[in-house]
Amino acid sequence: MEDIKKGAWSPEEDQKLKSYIMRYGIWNWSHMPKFAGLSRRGKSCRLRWMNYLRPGVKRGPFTMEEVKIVIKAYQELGNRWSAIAARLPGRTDNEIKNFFHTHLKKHLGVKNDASMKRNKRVPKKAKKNDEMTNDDKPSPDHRVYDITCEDQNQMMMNVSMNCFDQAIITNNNLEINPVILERNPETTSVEINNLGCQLCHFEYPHPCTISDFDFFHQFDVLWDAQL
DNA sequence: AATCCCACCAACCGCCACCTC
DNA sequence: CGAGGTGGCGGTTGGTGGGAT
Repeated sequence: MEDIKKGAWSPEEDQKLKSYIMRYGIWNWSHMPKFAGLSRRGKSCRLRWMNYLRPGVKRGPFTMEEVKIVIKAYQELGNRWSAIAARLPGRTDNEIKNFFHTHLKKHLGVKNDASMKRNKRVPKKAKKNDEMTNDDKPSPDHRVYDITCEDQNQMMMNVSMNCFDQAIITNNNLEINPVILERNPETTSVEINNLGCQLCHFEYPHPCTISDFDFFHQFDVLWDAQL
């Protein structure tokens, strides 16, 4: 039985892998570790290279711009992390996935649902519309809420929802874009009413709680709400 | 100071599409 | 066409560090 090492990579292992790939390139992940002098599985080497050692990999906190791109891409693509990563040069699918699960998931109404089916990879041959299964279609299990921006200048919104009476969001120095709450662009609309108020209609996949909206806290959000 | 709790994230696992023979 | 191998992907786990008690 081969002694395969697991767990965190040492600087020596990193150096071995990096030097080997720089010199010989990537030819076969499953055979490469032996030639590179590593007691690792090929998959482990690939992951380490793709996520950390590969030139151009970007580290550090996500910028607000990157966050917006992730949210928008998630709304369009779902949990296709590699496709989302393609929109963020330097960021890896694993990093985006981790960031999403730790920072964004609850704000976008994504539940930890054991019944949630694994999101199958999209074959290179695109699906036709009439080939869509029920799994591809929007879930009927959602709630509909309306957000009304009462005063665009003061960036104050009156959020009326069936899970609490009223919430007031204030923002003094940054733009608030209610579209950021969009769950599904096809079911979301933004319009200006006859009083000049901005109306954002969106669909959320489950009954909301205050915590679903604390994403706004980074905009100095004040809540005045009754749960 | 010690312990507990929780968020974060690197890395592993298993599934599946694609490729080659 | 089917079987087997490989690589890519998403879900999940487990170690770690920092804050709370």
